Amino acid sequence: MRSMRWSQYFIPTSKEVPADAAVPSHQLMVRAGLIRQVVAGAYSYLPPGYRSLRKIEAIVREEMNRAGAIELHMPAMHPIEWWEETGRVAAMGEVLVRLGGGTGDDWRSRTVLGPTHEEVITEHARAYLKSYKQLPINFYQIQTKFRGEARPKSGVLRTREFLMKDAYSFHMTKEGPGGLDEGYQKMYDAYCAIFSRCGLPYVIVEADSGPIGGDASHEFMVPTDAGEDWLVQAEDGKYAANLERAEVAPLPDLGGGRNAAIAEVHTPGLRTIDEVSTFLKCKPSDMIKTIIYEADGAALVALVRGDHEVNEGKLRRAAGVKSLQQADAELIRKTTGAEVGFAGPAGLTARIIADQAVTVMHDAVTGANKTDYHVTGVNPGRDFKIAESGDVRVAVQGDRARNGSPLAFKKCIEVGHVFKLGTKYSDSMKATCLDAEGKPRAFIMGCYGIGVNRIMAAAIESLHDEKGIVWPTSIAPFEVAVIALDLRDEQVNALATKLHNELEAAGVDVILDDRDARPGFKFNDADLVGFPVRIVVGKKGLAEGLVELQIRKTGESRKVAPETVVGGVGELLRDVAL
RNA sequence: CGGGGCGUGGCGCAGUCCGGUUAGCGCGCUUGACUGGGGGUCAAGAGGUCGCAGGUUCGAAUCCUGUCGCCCCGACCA
Repeated sequence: MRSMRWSQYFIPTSKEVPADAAVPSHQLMVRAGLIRQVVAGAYSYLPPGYRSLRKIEAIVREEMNRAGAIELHMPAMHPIEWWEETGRVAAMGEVLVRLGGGTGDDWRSRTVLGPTHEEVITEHARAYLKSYKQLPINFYQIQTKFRGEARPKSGVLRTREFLMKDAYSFHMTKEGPGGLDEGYQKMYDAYCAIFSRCGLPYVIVEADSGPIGGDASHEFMVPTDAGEDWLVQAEDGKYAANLERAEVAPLPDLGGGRNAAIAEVHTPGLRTIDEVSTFLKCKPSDMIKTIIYEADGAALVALVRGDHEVNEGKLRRAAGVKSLQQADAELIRKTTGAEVGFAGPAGLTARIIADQAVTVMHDAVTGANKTDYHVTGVNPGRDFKIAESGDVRVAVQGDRARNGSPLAFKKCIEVGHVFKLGTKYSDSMKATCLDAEGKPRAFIMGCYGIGVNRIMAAAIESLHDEKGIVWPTSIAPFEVAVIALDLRDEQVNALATKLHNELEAAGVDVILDDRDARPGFKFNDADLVGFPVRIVVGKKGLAEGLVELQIRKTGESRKVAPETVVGGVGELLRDVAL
């Protein structure tokens, strides 16, 4: 075993904060010498960064294997034909990276770089899985993905090229032994084990499974300001969801209002909630926002309070429609009889779904369905009928969960996603196998993703301090740094080397800082790179026959006899582990 | 894709408005001396097609036109 000496290794630390890095994980990963950007959205992992990445991979692999998943490896290059089969060439648009550049009919033009691997794995299932006796089965890989993200950002948190652990399970049934539900639960449990072992403070939320998705989906989120998603959590800890999904308790009817008579007001050119509420000197929450959608080809009217936003996912589910998009100007004119900006619920013949919060409003202001006019004194039930109502808005600060517990909002980053796909891909790719009756049936599938690079960045985001990275031991580039303070001192040098060698022999992942630099420089570097345990061998300590042992996370430090170091470190690593 | 900002040695920046010697400064790097428990000191060095391409001019990092790249906000995101 070759000893690991800093002077002969490569950890290009830097005192300077990179100008292009806005979030802590990005700044620290660059400063600690873990990564270097190559182009927007693609990074090299330098030696210490790659060590960490490999450790994360190893944990993922172990837990996936333990859960019964089988590892394989698929290429990044896919034939576009398979993507055409599932209709995702159009669905993914620019996100799908194509080689292109040829005549349009050559191999380059027919090759894409995989952003995910449902198509490839489903083709393989179609080719090989012919009997229900081969099921259930779960294939996974850790592989590079390519996505033409419009805007890569936040260092390694959002990139165009990244490492993903993706798993795909195949089942004959949804329920029962060997069914999708069971396979899904196994992955769910494996994910908990993976993120726990990686030391991440994660939260599991219900996610919106999207317009064509299956019926269940959970996301594994790590709270951090650098995140792009919103996590909504009940204070009692009993409910957590993605903002896209978060359900809210009905608002109470506070009464109030004078049951004023409905009155038309001239509001020339005033279309937005802001414009109208300012002009009429009312609050946005006194207004009813009337939004016209085109749902499965017909007009659908959604009503929300002026200070609320429609949640299109909730609306789609409430309406029971497949497609939902904001109506164009022509459909709006046809539906309301007015220009865009003056819609109101009264007198409309189209289907109307009101948010619950609208049902408890009094003397509201809304559009008159007449260009340049609004109406005041509108009372739901009296002035327009509410045939359908429900929770169709985006949760906001101040809302409560259905059980009444107040909701808190936190930014977070998604590190994992488990998804019940159903037969979406097996249907479109005609992937079937024979059931016990000898009848061909489409595979019922699940898919399960983990962003490997994101685990590293999310850990740094959520655990760093002002001095640098604070690694969870399990994914630190090195577990222990032995720092020799004065190399010209033979005793110091000899003892530091001895401790390093003994630790290494004991199976500890250790690096010896043997650089000829001043103590402060080496301490600061150690804090920046974030080794969980630091052992300092110096003349002063040695005079008392002691070395210093310090824990990065707590800063706690103790002086110990050199003979006790190996045993002591072993214990510490177990303690610090999570 | 809309809005904003920035491209000058490995890193962080000044110089650009108002064109004019060999393009500066700090960090880092090399060599030497000193120093040695929280990012040392001194001395001597190496390192730059000023993103790229055209143009204006006696003369361009600086002015004009175009173009590419990177970052931030927004839109988008299986």
